[in-house]
Amino acid sequence: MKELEKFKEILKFHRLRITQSRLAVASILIQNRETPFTPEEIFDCIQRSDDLYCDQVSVYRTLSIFEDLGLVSKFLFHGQAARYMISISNKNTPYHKHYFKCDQCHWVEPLGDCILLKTEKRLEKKGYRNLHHHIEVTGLCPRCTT
Amino acid sequence: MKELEKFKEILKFHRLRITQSRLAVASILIQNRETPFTPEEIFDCIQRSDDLYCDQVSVYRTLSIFEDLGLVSKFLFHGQAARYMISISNKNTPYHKHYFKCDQCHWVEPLGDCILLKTEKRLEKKGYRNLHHHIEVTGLCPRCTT
DNA sequence: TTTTTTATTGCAACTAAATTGCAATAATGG
DNA sequence: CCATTATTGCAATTTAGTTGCAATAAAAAA
Repeated sequence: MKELEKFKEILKFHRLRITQSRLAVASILIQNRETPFTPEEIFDCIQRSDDLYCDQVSVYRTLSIFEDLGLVSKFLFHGQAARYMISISNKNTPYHKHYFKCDQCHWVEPLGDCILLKTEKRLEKKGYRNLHHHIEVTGLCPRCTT
Repeated sequence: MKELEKFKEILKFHRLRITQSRLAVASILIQNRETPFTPEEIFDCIQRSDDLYCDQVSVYRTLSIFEDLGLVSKFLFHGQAARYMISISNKNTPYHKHYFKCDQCHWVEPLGDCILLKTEKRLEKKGYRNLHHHIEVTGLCPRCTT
């Protein structure tokens, strides 16, 4: 499993330890690269699994570290718990930054290249720095439309 | 004050009562149309004011109603409380949908026309419905860059 | 203007999401 | 294999927001 190696490599590079908890969270995220999961959902997956273990608090702490390392992206969907998704690509499924998310079936669809790149370039020219952004498009997908 | 009349008019139209609480929240939002405020900040402003009064819970309930009526927009800034901002224009300051927000000084800058319109049109053609979106750009503004 | 109706409020209690402090534990370098 | 120290697990806490319900006040009716 090439992606788990990537997680290990980056942890090592930053002199962070490769622990049960971190491997557990990483493998759940890798197994579900199409759907953004809440910390609780990740925790539930780990509990249901026989060979993974991680405390709920450590799920939060691990996700926060993975986010700092750029390994996962954090999504804020209106009034819900934050959701996390792996942000490194494998050859079959390239990494997308923005998604549409169906309110009903939770289906997630990549929105293609980032539409904000031009806007950010413009701001950087004006002296803005450390730019981050988050785009959220929600609604009903064709299958859920009555 | 023309904008407060707009609030009253729309409340009346929906057969909602014009109350102290709603007028208080509305006037704070009108006085601060350039900065998105959290419910708590709005509550603090009201408490500091001599002639306004509203319970903290009613601030939440009022903001939720105003959002349903399209009078305010809700912003989710990474890991913080939600922020609300008036979403009706007056002649001097036209209404913008998306903003840059400085992490340090909380300065807010409109980002011009919505860059997502094209994307949403494309999705609607494919059968997606009830589309909503939220864009958040954060960083350091030129004045806060060392 | 007064009375009646009922939407709205204020309070307290509650829930959900996430964070923190700290002693116990386990991963890594030597 | 041991020593060091990052990380964990647990309980307690914080923060943001919600809910139930009796009291209140806005608006309609008389």
